[in-house]
Amino acid sequence: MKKSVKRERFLAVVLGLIHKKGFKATTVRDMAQELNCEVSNVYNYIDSKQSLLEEYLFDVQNKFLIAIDAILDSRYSPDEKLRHVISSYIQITLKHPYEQALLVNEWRNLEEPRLQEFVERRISYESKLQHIIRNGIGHGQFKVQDEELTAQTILATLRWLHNKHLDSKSISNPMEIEKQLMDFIFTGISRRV
Amino acid sequence: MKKSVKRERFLAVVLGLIHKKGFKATTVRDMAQELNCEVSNVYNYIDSKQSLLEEYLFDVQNKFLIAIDAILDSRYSPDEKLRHVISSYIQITLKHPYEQALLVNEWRNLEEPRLQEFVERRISYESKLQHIIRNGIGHGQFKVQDEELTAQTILATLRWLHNKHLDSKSISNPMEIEKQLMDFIFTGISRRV
DNA sequence: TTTTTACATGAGCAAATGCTCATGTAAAAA
DNA sequence: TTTTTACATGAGCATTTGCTCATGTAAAAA
Repeated sequence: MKKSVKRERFLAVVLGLIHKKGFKATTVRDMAQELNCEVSNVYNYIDSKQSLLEEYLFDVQNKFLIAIDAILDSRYSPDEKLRHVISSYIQITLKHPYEQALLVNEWRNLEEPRLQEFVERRISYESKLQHIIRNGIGHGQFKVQDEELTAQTILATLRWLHNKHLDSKSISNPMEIEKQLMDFIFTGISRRV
Repeated sequence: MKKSVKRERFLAVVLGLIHKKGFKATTVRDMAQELNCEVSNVYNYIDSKQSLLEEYLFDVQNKFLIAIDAILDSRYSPDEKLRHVISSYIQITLKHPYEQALLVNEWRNLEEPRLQEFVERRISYESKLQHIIRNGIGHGQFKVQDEELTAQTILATLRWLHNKHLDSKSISNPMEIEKQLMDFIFTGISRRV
């Protein structure tokens, strides 16, 4: 749909509502109330509640896919590739925290056939990450054994980040967050003895 | 509410439904259909849809709180305490994957005042974990700086586990999973040089 | 045997929910 | 200036949803 200042404000308000209450629990009447307008006016901004979800979900997902594809195409070592993937993940999350929250929390509310499409694309992303890890193991850079478990664990480590930016008011330094998460993933929490 | 064989089956079916579609999206009619019975019969098993959610959520949350309290009371070192917390987390998750999925995905659907109560108890759990980490830093066992970020990251690392048990059919060895996650959290993925 | 308990049905209500339509106005584009 | 576009209203319709009630039956407890 088209863009404008008012539409931007509308979308910001709605994203906030959905993040707080959940997609299903956020009714069109809730949106109208938050915007101080009538229900019917909401439909000047969206085609349907479902399409709103779809647009956002595939939009953010695309950002992640584009990022990992570019990195996969590069000639960095697996270790460096992984660092770039993590970095891009954090950048996208901190730049679009509400959209990322939507991605993590609300994808189940997609309807077929878009749901299947979404899951396939997510699996595609995960496979690419696993590929990097497998190469890293081959190069002797990573000491892990199970690349699937490792990929899932790394993603889980990153997936909560949007909350940091949203729930707490502590707007921390993105560079500092990136460094700490990178340290955690690569060397853990134990002091070396 | 009372227990029985039939009720056990009922709850299992409903938990599966909610895990697949989400709490809000799972209607009482969905439950009835899955059970091949009439809608009204569902209310022989539950008082209301809300109370079902509440009971499960506080029930699982309690398991986690009881576990961390026992560990906090012990005289293990911070490093060992943290290992026990992680271990207990994994045990509970693998023993009750559906309930854990509910805890992670559906707590937003609680209504006040139970929602606030739930969040307070979760914060209590997180604070206890932070306390262990702070002590570990003091003892020179952990090299991290920010105990809040570290606590959140560790929890995130564990929070996805229920999917491993539910979505994929690969029923892996719990001991092996625990070892790999423990390694990840304490020493990361990089091979030491 | 009687009585209580657990499980089951079907009709149906009140509220909530997503969405449409006909209509109107203020601002921007032509 | 005219016309199109973006934003707004209010009435209201068709479904969906959570839940109740009156009633019934099979099994377990008394």
